[in-house]
Amino acid sequence: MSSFKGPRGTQDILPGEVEKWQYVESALTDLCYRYNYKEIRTPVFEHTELFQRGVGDSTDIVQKEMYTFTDRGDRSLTLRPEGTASVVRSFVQNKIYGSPNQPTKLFYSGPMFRYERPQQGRMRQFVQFGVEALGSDDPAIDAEVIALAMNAYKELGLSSLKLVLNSLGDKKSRSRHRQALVEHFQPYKEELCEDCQSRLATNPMRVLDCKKDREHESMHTAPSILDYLNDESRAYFEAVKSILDRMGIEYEIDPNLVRGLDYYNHTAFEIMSNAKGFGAITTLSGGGRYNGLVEEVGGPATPGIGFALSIERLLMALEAEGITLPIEDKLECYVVSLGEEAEQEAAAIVYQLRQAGIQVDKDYAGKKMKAQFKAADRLNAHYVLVLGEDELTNGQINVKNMETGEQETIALSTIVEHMKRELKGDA
RNA sequence: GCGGCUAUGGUGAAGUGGUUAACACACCGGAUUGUGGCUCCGGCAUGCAUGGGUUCAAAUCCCAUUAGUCGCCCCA
Repeated sequence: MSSFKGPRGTQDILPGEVEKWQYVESALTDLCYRYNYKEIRTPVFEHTELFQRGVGDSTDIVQKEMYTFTDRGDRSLTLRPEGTASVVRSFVQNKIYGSPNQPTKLFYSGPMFRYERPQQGRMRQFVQFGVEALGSDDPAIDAEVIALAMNAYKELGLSSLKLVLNSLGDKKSRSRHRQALVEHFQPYKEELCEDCQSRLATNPMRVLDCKKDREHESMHTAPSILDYLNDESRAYFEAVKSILDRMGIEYEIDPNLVRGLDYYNHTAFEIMSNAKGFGAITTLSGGGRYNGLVEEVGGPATPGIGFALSIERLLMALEAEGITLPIEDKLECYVVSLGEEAEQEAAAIVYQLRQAGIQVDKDYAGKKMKAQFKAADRLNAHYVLVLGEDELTNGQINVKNMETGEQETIALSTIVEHMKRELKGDA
């Protein structure tokens, strides 16, 4: 009989670790409300077609990374590999575009699923936190989304960050550029590495940031997307940059920045960590504009922009920078009892204290008094209440402050009020 | 999906063919019949990821599988 292991690429987040998640998630939620984004919750699975149409049929995600299954009603469903498609679907289905408050500013957080070879910072089930702003093509909203993303990391204390920015232009600029790249590299095809040869057919822009062929002469003369932007796209990109400048947010332009999902156009960005120990994975989050996606999903022409970050990688980045989150692990009160009679009474006292809003625990392992104190110590208990046969007979209970070691005897009937008073000033 | 490395208790980690698998931390018990953080003593591996194989003999060698990790691919 062999025991079970969780499926490959999944992880359990245990007590001790989960507090970090809670802290980060709540910090991100607060931040979103500050930027006036509201939470939306969508299902973890959708019709497969939504992702094929939204994310793009030719992308790696759709081609080889989706958890797709047929349900008992013979529908093809897929565990969501990303969040934007679902949010856009919901935006259309619930006709949120008809709401008087536009643009629609939403955030979400939850597990995503991608069938990939697991690695540190790359799980098959991972948690993405993301933001979407639908219904505005004001460059200021692009800047807002980017600002929110940077703000999230800075707020948690990260400093080794790099914001990389690019414009992919509109669909026409993009396809003209693609065409130019293929024509440019075709004559050198045989001299490029194997990967690049296949990239030339699937995603020619990727050839530009190949590590092996970086020094090849054709790289220096390759056409840049920025030269293929039409006037409108160029002006838009300039406006986004100008707003970021005014905000004092530093960025780096990388004309080779490509995003792996088909729906992106115009503004594209990634935030990376420069911290040491990050190995191959340096991207903390990514996002961009996706004008046209809403139509693709069956809604009215609506521009949109968003980004998503991985909580796993955020936590990794915090660790890499040696940042410890202010998480306190404490117990307000622990009740020690001696003897059967006292233990029963202790159980009742614990219940009363809890009803009064006090955090309390007791022993359930039949431990000796010394061991109960040890447990209380380990749990970081501020107060220990001691109830033995003597106290029980006298209608009293001892209250010990574990930090000062001081102890006083209190009437059993007033213990709840006494503890409420004791703990009131506690930070 | 491809390639490299790894896999011993709750944790870290010795052992690299030969009878009972070091050591440390943690945990449990005792010294101390009702009071924690120190000290001392004692206890603590369904037997070395799983399944095969080689051998008189395997945690130690071989193969497969599974998992982790690193790189590629790609991405959050």
